[in-house]
Amino acid sequence: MQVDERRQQLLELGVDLFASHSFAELSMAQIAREAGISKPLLYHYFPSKRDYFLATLGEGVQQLAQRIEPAPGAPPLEALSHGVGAFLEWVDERDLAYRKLLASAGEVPEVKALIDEVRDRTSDRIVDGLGYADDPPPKVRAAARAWLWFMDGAILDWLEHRDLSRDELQDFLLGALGGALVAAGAAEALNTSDQ
Amino acid sequence: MQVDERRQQLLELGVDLFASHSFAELSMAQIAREAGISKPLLYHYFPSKRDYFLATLGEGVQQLAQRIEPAPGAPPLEALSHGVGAFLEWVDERDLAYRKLLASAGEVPEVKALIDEVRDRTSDRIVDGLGYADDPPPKVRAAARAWLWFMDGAILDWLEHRDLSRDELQDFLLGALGGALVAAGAAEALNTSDQ
DNA sequence: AGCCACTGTTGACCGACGGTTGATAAGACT
DNA sequence: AGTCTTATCAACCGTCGGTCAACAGTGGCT
Repeated sequence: MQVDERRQQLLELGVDLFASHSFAELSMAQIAREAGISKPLLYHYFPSKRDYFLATLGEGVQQLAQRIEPAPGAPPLEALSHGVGAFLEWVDERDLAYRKLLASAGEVPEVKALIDEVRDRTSDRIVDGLGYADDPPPKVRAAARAWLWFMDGAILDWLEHRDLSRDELQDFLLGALGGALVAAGAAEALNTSDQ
Repeated sequence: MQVDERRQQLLELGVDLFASHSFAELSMAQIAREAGISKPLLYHYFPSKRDYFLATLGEGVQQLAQRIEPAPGAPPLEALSHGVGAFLEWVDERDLAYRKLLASAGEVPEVKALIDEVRDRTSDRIVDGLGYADDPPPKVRAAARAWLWFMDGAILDWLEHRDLSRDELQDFLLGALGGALVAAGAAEALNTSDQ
């Protein structure tokens, strides 16, 4: 079998397997058996188990990072709203993959790094959008940062119950951010930066 | 050496080791070497690595559960405020241990179960305190649930920067909960249940 | 004294894991 | 025909969590 073909087959198999089993639950020997090949051949295509796992995530995650990127020059609130919307859309489509992603953050350092990076970039963007170029007040920084956790919590709750529409959830999330910023004493910045 | 003595020594060693190394980073052989005993003897005192790990957590975690328990009959807002305060105090004392605990949730199912249980109980208590006996509106349930995530995020940010006093953080957290509940449309319940 | 039962202790082992090595067979190019 | 590349694998390595069979010391019983 040709390289690209084989690699593609292994990736698709991995997407399936990791969608229903956690990282630790699957051994490379099992995966190879499932693919009908030997373990060294699997290692011939992917240098390590983590690399293989990340490759199976890779496509979807890259797509996510791209989708939540705001249009350049968009006003802050609009950019944020767009990002949240795109994020919810992505999660809505992938559900199980999203939960697996969050769960695997503890066992695969690269996943944790990836999530941390997205959180960092997004919270920086929020703080910047409020007009604090650098050195935001500690509470504002904490509010932006913690709200991203809030979002993950709310999304997990949503996936579990599915009793809100996506639009309702989006409005609720943005409202909660507003509430957190008010609690952080950034109400003025909110008003002046909204358009 | 006597049983209780040896067991106690191993527990104390475990508390130290797991405070600075994650669950996966430590092998039972290493731990035994550190304790100056053989691996089978370690297994003589603890039936498995997870049991050993949980035993080292046990003390601290039990203490936490006890501390955040509100006084029976206390008004909801006061009970919550007390719980948050006690929680922050506990985290403040343990810092690194708290972070290791959150990180180990991904690798040790029991830890995840433990955290989930605390979150469930606390969010239920919040919802009850607002006067929704059962069947709260989805947004209110989501707000309570997600706010607990918010709290973990804010605490991690706090531990990283340490540029807020514990009281400021506590007020900020409670304020953010209020903001989230407003965003959830529970403003009325807030006013009527506050005393 | 001799014996037994118990208990704290361990060297040596097991199966499974992630990962590597050395060799084989089949094309493709010269 | 001969050489080089490449897809492929049996057999191996070190380490892991966990187990087994046996040893040595101690206290009570006869």
